Amino acid sequence: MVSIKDVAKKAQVSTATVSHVINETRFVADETKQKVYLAMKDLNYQPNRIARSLRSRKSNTIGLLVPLVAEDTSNFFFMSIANGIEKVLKENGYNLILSNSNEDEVTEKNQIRVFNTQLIDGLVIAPVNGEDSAYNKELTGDYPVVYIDRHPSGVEGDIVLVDNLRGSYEGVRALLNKGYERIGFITGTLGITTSDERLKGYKQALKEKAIPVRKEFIKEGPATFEQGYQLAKELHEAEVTALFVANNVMTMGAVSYLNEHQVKIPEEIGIIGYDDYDWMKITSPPLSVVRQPAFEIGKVAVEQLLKRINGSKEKFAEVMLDAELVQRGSF
Amino acid sequence: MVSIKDVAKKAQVSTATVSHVINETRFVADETKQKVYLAMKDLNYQPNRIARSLRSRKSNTIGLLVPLVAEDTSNFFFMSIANGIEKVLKENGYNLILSNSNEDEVTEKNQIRVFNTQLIDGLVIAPVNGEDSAYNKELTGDYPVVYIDRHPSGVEGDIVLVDNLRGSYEGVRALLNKGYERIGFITGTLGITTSDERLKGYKQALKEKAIPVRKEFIKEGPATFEQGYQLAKELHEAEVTALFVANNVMTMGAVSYLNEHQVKIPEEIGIIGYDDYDWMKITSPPLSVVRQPAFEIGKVAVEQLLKRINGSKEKFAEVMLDAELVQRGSF
DNA sequence: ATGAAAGCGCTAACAG
DNA sequence: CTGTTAGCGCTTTCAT
Repeated sequence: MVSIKDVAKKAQVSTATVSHVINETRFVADETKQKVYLAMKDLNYQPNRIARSLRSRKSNTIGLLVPLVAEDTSNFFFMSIANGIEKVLKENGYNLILSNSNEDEVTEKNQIRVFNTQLIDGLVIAPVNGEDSAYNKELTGDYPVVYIDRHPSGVEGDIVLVDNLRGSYEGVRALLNKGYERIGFITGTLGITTSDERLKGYKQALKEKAIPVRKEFIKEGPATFEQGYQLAKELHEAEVTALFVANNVMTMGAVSYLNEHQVKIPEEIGIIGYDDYDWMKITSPPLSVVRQPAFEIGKVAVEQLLKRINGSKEKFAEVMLDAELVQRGSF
Repeated sequence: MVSIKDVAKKAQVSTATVSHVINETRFVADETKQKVYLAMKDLNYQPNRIARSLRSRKSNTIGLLVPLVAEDTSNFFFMSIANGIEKVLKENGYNLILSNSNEDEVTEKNQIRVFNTQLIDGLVIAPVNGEDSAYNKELTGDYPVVYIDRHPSGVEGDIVLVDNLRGSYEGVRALLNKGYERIGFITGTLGITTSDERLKGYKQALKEKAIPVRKEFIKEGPATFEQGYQLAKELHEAEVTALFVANNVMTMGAVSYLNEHQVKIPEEIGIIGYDDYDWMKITSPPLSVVRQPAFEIGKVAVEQLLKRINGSKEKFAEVMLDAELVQRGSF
């Protein structure tokens, strides 16, 4: 391994000068610079980022902790976020350490501990769906943190969210405007902020039109394909005329049920799903959905994080991004 | 920041002893150990991995370089791979640095250079689809490398692939066995190994049944939704009775065309796509596909990589994983 | 305009 | 069974 010393020797300058040439951190005469560049090239010198990090206490690396579940379509959402993050990071010369909490609180805690020993300059975390995940305890404050997608109760910090309430509100309102009144609502387990807010949006839209919220039209269960299927069945049997499904996995389950039982969309039942993927275009009819700006979440989150890393002391920001209703032909 | 020195002082031992307690790297008397543990706890000591890496020349971190394209469904494939990698890595106390080449040779080269300064213990790379990406030049050999998914020509190294030839061969054969004979083939740009091999499989299956390969039934283009749509149109007009689509993005485009023009599947045209996602279940009829074991690729690749990191000197291995035909109702 | 040298926190060779 | 100490490769203060 060729080190800064070798370069210094070859260029007949001090290591300090080499370092300053590399980092452009103080004036170096042009002639000297050229000697250094030449030496670096000749020796094929690569600065050692580890040594740099140790000395400067800066790693130019940020961590991302997301809750992926094996083989789950919702991963796509977080991966788009990761994509947005990676892009901004690259533009700024940062690296990304990706880590997975498996939607499990214990794993999440462990991963945070790993990050604590890791010298990351900052962390973006999509918190696990849990009650009292004690972020304040584990996150030791050595690095700034930006939360995304979910708002764990009692946590203070920068946070980037999607306006879930508004998303489902707009969706349900669109159904209402088309004349649907018996609207079923399928959601993943309640008690987590995203689900709760989407339910609120549903209720609010109904209330505005003075349509009573009927408990039997609201179906909750674990966010799985099978549950989506099952709950769509129940709601269909309860003779709803439209369906709003508050997450992508259950959307697929619901559509699967409707297809299998040849319930005509939108003639017999209208439907709006959640999250927009290419394949929504190829169901028949193409599915209308509430689209979340995943890539944008990542982008905004990491921009905020970089601000903090660069010393911003502004008070915590909560950014709320808009969800968007994508109209296709399913209602 | 509390360092090993502080712990040593508090526990009244040397830093060497503390280090050895932490790493269990030489015998330490029980009593001494307890003192050290206590001190660590009291001070809330976290070993500094950067310092450790600098000294031991080992980072316990591996890099992953994948070619993601913004908003592209094929990302899902690589993300499943990343998932598999992350899982094995976590079990072994390793971290993952994720990096994206954007399917672009220049970016890829840059990212490799970043990795070269980074002290990673190993690299998993899904090479960009390119002609002469000079891996041998950039990859300086400081760390082991495992290639996945694609086999860049002229590259020697450990590599984990899916049997593309066999995948499409089995698919096309299944179509032939059902009696289809005018089978169209839609592929992304040829000249990259995955596409070429899948085409070979198609031809081989036809040959075996003594059905002439008709050039006008083979359609090639950039792997986009729109191209899939367009090429499906052309083949439909050429009156093929079945369609084999050799990647997931074009599969969606093709299905989209068929849906829009109300071409009945499988009555008017049979179809097999590539890659298996949940949403294949909710097209009507559910789509039959060739399934690639993405998670498995990641797992196998990183297992091989860890072997190398631990000093294996066996000759380069080429692992070929099986693709699997998933029968649903589309032919 | 440049150099000398200390030291980041840790590991490991050597010594006892 | 444990301690001393050199140094990994770099940045940065102090000096000139």
